[in-house]
Amino acid sequence: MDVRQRLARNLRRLREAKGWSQEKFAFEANVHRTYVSDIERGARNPTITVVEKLAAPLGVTASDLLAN
Amino acid sequence: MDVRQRLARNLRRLREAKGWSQEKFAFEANVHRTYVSDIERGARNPTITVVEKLAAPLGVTASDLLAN
DNA sequence: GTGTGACTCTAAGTCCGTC
DNA sequence: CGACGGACTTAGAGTCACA
Repeated sequence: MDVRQRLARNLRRLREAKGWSQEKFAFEANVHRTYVSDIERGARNPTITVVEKLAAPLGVTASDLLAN
Repeated sequence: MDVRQRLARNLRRLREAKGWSQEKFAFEANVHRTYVSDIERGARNPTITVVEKLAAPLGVTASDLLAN
């Protein structure tokens, strides 16, 4: 499986585990609302610094988000 | 420590463990020689697909390269 | 063999909406 | 609440000559 798909699935799983909407999560991660939507659909190819921004509010590492 | 620095150090460590020059490694990973140089100095902010390209010839995952 | 500045071109990333 | 489109600005992708 592709990295983008792995990130997409991990992100959605962890976000939902927190009970957060995409909007709420986007706010917590300091990224745009639509960007979260795009990433969870595997439609984007984010930079590693963005992955780190996404990882922070979830309490995991950038490495964790790409894992599996 | 910053993700870019973690990638930089992991990449350099793993590449040298293979006994490869940046040039040799760049060829194996299908990226430009100078791009490898930039990443190992933490001077670039690559996308996750690039990280995956770098991981392949080292026999590790994209997640591994960002780890630690 | 590696570092660095500069360059072009494409995509990252933001923001406006609507369905 | 989330998918998706269009438009926009900035930064990454990819390359080169030269140190």
